[in-house]
Amino acid sequence: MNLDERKRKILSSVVEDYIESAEPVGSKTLVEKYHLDYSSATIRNEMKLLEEAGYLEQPHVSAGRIPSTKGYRYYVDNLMKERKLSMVDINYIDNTINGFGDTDAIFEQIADVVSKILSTPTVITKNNTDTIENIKVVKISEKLLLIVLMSKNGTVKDCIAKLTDTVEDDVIEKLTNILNKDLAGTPIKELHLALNNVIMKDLQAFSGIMDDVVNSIKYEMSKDMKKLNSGIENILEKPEFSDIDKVKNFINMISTKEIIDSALQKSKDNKLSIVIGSENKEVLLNDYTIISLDIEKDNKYLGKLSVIGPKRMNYAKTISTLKYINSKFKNTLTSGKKNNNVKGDNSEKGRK
Amino acid sequence: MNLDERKRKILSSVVEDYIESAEPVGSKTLVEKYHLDYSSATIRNEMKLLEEAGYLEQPHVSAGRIPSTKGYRYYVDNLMKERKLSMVDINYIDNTINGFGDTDAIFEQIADVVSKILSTPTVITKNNTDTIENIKVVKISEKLLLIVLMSKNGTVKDCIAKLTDTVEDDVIEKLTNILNKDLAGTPIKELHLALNNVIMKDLQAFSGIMDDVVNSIKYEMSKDMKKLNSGIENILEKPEFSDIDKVKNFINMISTKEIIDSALQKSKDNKLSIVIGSENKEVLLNDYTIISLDIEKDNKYLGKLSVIGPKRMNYAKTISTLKYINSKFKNTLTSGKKNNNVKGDNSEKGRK
DNA sequence: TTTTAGCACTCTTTAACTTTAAGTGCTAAC
DNA sequence: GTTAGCACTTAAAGTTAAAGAGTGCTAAAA
Repeated sequence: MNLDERKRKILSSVVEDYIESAEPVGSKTLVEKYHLDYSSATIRNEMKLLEEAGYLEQPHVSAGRIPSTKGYRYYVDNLMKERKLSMVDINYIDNTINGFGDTDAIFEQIADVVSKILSTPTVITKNNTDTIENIKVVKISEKLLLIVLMSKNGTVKDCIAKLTDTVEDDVIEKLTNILNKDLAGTPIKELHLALNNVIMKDLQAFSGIMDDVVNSIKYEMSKDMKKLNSGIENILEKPEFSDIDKVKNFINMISTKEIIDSALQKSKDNKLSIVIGSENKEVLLNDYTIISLDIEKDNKYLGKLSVIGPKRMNYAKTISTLKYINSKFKNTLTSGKKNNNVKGDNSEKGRK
Repeated sequence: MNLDERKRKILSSVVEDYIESAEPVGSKTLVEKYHLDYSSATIRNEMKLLEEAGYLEQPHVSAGRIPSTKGYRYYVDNLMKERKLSMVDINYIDNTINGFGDTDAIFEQIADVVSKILSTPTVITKNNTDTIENIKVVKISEKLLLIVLMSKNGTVKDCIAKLTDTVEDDVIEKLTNILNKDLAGTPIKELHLALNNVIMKDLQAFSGIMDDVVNSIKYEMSKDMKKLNSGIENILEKPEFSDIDKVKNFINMISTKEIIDSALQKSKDNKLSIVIGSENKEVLLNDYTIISLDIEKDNKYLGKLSVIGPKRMNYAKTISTLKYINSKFKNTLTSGKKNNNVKGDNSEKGRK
């Protein structure tokens, strides 16, 4: 079905009003609020047609209409106007994402910022093909070593190893060399296994300190896999989560790594992907929309930044936020400079 | 009022039943469930006296009784039996708190473990008199420096500084020396100011890299102040939070640093402090109980581990958990060894 | 003197019913 | 093609009634 101008206008108004109000939209509301130059009866007839064509739904017979998945999809693809981010939001982003820290730290900052601006949970998934590039071992006191692992994509992980014995400088140097020789190029997801091999092969001589060093590294890397989302508390404000059971279900769902992974995998081809409601094969996600953006640097895929929320989300704002973040992120990472007037002590100033 | 044996038994049963069920406890329940060898009428008379004496409360006339703050207090001080932690919990703690990482990392592990075992939010406050002991600067690549700050109490913070220019090894050595000379002994809470002074005084010569280094440090330290609690999602399961507004209020409350600080400050004298309901001067906390434990190492006060939840919390289990953690923590920190059969790769195994 | 059976009383919870309000779909007229 | 008008449906809000839980008191029993 081809939608004529009037139908498009009506659909667009229904979507936008519903995104704003969370209430089914009636014909009278449309006429008054959106200045459609027809009577409510005409609008009703049009809405009926839109419903029959699958763009709108009616929770019950005496309620207004809400957009269907198909309706949202049409809106996103054809009706939605590109939206500029407000200066407030731009300033907030600029002041908060300051470029300090490694790739992971910046990923985390981004997730926090996005979840605050959009009041919605945000998930970051990292590309799991990243590899170890370089390892440094620093002696920071008699029995404490700091082990620094740098990845190809610019992630720096470090961990403290508490030694049971003291250790000489030349031992540390040897250890560093061996670790680098054996581990450089290892995919991070295989590090665990690789570490075991290193022990077997080359590090028998260091048995006194190896357990401490290797276990510390393993632990640090395992910790990393866990914290991948932020902003859960924001959904409490949304009317669709006024029921505590829905909140629990939602939290459980996005804490289940498999569900999130399944949702994010299939959208690898295009940089910005939008999966609305029942477009998602995972049934548990059928009431939600996931918008995600591939993050790249020098044409290398670093990971995916995803926003997950109810279908009734602010698509225009979400998309413009992600796009702005993306441009900024590229800049932050590739230049190696912090990009603007960051003074270093205004990181607390943004919104709360 | 002196409570005779029967009253003590009744009070104790009311408290324990209410902690378990979250429902007001009636006389019949007590007789049947706790095998009191009296009729329900006798129990009713006793409960009336207990209410008049202020140990029990009645939500409304046709409901059972719930403990008052005074009732909980009497229970905690006189009736509660010391409880052994279950083997499941002990194993979980042992496998999760593995001694890897610095003091902060262990603090964080502890907060996570406690909040999981007790299903309640946990707050860690750190002693803010900790001072900088030693600073190392490590060059990890052409334009990347890793700055490591060690505190007197064993906290290790590090941050990446991205430089705008390359830097020579001898410059790094000089920089390290100056930083150590000027900053060693500085209280962490004054670090921000101290860093400004250092720039003014000794580091004019390094102006090319100083902004990067100093700002990175400042940012890292500011980040540290934020994340002090975990386990908020656990309260969703508790019946007192079936109303979403209560959840919101609670989250707001414990996110407000001032409230938590005010609650924790006044209990500095004894190592285990229990503040029940209206004993807390902060009105917003009058429906909650805070149990906290001072954490020490070598007689040095490191910080406070606090559990915050509804008055109706499992006091016995909370206390035994904190005590066990405390003993384990001491062990973990002072020995410099990981304490038991940690294999390093079982950190994911505990409960989810 | 202490304990207990019995019962009237209070208050909450639940269910059933009624009313109100919102918004539709259809018809017939414009 | 558009619109006024109206009967109709349904959810939400309000009302009333009944059921259930637990008490406090009285008077009798131990």
